[in-house]
Amino acid sequence: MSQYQAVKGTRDIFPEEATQWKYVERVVHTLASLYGFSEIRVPVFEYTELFQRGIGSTTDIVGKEMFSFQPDPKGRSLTLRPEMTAGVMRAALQKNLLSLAPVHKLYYIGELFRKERPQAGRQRQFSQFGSELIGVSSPAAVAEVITLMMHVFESLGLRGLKLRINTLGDGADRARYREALQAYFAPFHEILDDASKERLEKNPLRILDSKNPAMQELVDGAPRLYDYLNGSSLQDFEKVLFYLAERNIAYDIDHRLVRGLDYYSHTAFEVTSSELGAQDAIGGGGRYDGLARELGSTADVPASGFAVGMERLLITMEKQGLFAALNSPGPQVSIVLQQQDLLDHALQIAWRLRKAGIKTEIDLAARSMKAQMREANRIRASYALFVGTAEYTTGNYTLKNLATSEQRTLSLDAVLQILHEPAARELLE
RNA sequence: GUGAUUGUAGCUCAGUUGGUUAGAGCGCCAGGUUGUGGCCCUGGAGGCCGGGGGUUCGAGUCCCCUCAUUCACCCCA
Repeated sequence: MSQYQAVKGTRDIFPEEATQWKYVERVVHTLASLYGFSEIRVPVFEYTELFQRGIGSTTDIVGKEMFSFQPDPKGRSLTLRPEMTAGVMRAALQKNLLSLAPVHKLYYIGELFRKERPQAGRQRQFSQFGSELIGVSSPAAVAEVITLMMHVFESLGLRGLKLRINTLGDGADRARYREALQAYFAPFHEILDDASKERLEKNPLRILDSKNPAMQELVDGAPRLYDYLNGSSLQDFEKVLFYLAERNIAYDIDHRLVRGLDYYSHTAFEVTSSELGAQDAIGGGGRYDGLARELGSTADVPASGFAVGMERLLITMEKQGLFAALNSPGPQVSIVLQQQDLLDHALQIAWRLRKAGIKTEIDLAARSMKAQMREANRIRASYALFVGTAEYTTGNYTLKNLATSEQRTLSLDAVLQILHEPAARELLE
């Protein structure tokens, strides 16, 4: 084992896997554009306060999962972004985007950092793609965002995903509900686990999605937020569901779904994959009308968005065999050297082929012809081009079709022609 | 941060109640084919058995510590 290894919770993506990433990213770019979203790229680190204000200081992300640092002892604390939304909203406000147009539809693909203990489907550096629809607060906007997300999943061929959806109501709804919850749980204070006791104080809603089975019974008897919604909150939610139904997007209403970040209001949703183990959320999002004000905006800037975990998406796709057809093409021609003193000549030929747009491979490791041929075979080259003393003196080269094993000795111009024009390949037959 | 799990060749793993020079398959290199791949045969290289300490005549095997891995909890994508 080498002395150094990748830092805990980080990993390397080698070429084979990188082609999978590129494939997914291309689909994301294409579909986001289809829905009218434009790409935004924001810095990897921000002032720490941005996340404290934006995500909420009671959340675990801010409380214990941020990679923060202080480059200058007198300077402000910085933090590697643990999520995207706060940064994107900050950028939108900073540039005063809404003064240019009332609605902005942005999407991103990028790396995030959270100092958690790694496990299946969870790393300290991970990637998300997502979108933010900024400027309008309506059921249609959330539905738009959910639809794009589901469209990406469908387009990639994913099966068996579950969309769960809930509404958190508006601020007033939640305030009333919060009191009701606290009143309900208070008598059971002794029974609550430590985490839930703390949540009872800070954010009682989050007791609802506790995984502790001991809490489950209690939670089952708890009042439902749904019953505390005012008329317009209710209507809003039903309209979202209407849009989903119209688009044949299947969903389950889950009254216990409470997103972990403080900035959500009204619709919240989450998509889970059964291929993933304990960390089964592949994507999620919702509406966050309050975020902008939290970040200092004097005006309301309503918004909705989703985020999808790239790694979790890739794991699911791998398990469902969705990369099977995704093999990158080998080189058109692989040059095979007879002896090393011809290397310079062979390199010159390789250069000419490449300048002519022909994907060419040549062995630089001074290996035997047999090894070079094996390599050509391994990387699925279409042709082998032999360079030996005979070729060097006559200027005619032997081109071998590796699929049919047929070969022929030709001038370099003829070789170029065959490799360049598929129609001319019959010369070989 | 807590719990459990696993660390033996590049990879996947064997290694019996502690007992000679630690094995296999795949991969890699070479030869069989003195200018030619995929199949086959033969040979070769490659291991401080994660690290440190201890028990013992003797430790890959037992004990302790440590580092790392993986899975789970918390929480999240």
